[in-house]
Amino acid sequence: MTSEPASPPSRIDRRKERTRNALLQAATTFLADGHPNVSIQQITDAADVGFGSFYNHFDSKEALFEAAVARVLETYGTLLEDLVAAYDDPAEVFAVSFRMTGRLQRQLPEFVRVILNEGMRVLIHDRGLAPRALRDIEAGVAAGRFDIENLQLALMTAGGALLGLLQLLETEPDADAGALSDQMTARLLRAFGMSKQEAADLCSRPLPPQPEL
Amino acid sequence: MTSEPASPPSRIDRRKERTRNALLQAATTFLADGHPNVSIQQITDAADVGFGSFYNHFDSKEALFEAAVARVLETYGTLLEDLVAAYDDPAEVFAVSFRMTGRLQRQLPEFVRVILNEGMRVLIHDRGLAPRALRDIEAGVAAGRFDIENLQLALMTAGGALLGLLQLLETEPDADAGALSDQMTARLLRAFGMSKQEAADLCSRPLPPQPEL
DNA sequence: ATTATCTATAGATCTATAGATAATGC
DNA sequence: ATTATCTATAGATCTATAGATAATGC
Repeated sequence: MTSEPASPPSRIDRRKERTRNALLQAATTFLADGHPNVSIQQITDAADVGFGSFYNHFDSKEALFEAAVARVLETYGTLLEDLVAAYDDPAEVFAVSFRMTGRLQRQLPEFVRVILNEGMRVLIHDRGLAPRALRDIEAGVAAGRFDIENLQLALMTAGGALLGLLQLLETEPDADAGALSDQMTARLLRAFGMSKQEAADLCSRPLPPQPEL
Repeated sequence: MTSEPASPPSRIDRRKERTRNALLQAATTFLADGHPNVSIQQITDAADVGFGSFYNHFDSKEALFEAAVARVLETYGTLLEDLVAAYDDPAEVFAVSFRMTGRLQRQLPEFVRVILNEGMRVLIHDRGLAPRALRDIEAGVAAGRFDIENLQLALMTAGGALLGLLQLLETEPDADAGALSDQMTARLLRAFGMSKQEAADLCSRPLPPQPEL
């Protein structure tokens, strides 16, 4: 699948990468702030990059924004994946993912704002959160931990509620992100058929440490 | 609060209203299709209205789009409000609102697409769905029907899941909207502390007829 | 010598307004 | 006579590209 025999990136490759990253970062900031209508000129200014360089990296503003969203989703998704890699019980994988997603909002508020501006589309995006969440729910059903008849519906329930949690945390910067995340996770586990007690137990287990960024 | 002693709308007033509505309708269609970047020219063309007339009604494209979203939210909100006016039990008001919102997607798919493109913002918008949902949940708690510690969190759970349901129905045009709406409603009632049996009962009660549009 | 970046600009597009036209009121 | 609508356009803005410059490779 990889294109070339992977000669180590040259200085010139690294410079190219820096420019590309500066453009992606500028686009991410504009997306997070809800300004997807800025001109290419404003983007290159914010990235401190010559205007013409833009076209060395992207065909259009839309292509840049799409890449920026994909990068955010992929980053968030793999971060979560690493956090839960060590857990065995699928229900706990689901619970830890959910509890940590809310907590990560405090570490990556800009990424979360991009996700919120992307809205419901993230739930049908083939990168990032949706496919991983679907896989986790599926495993929970297979292990007999969740009582679910329609996987897609369960995904939309959990995913929609998760976005709601992120919106709440964004709106209330002083709220206790951990407590709110745990409360909502427990509610969802009950929606998926667990008892109040069982859900509360699962949501008071120790969590992995916050990841380094 | 009303501005004038309300002389009956003249023919000229009605013409003005028609133009304004044509602009709002065109904007709604573009918003539903996910094209908020069209030019004013394209909007007036779609509305079959002279370009200059735009400025008789709105100061900018943003003002038009804002008004279009507000109209969609207000329409959807009052429609639901009328549907549940006759119910006494707050839990049933919540359940019927939720079950009918999903069903309404099949009647008003364009409005729902506007809502989906608006994304999480509808949950913090002071018109439309959010304040009514909050009021219904509050009443359910006051009546001892819901076991909820944080109203805002419950609103975000229900509202987020509702948007997820609408997204699923939009993505799957052939799915059974009624069945999916009822299933998700039952899950949320369980998340709010009801037993599986109690939730299922509440979600199999008769519904009001689909509203005329 | 090669390649990415930068500057400058032509041409397209878009907004806001001025002035003409058409519809309504009296 | 009044008022909303329409047409036409000036000026601003934006995109895409051409050509010059700077950085790196050999």
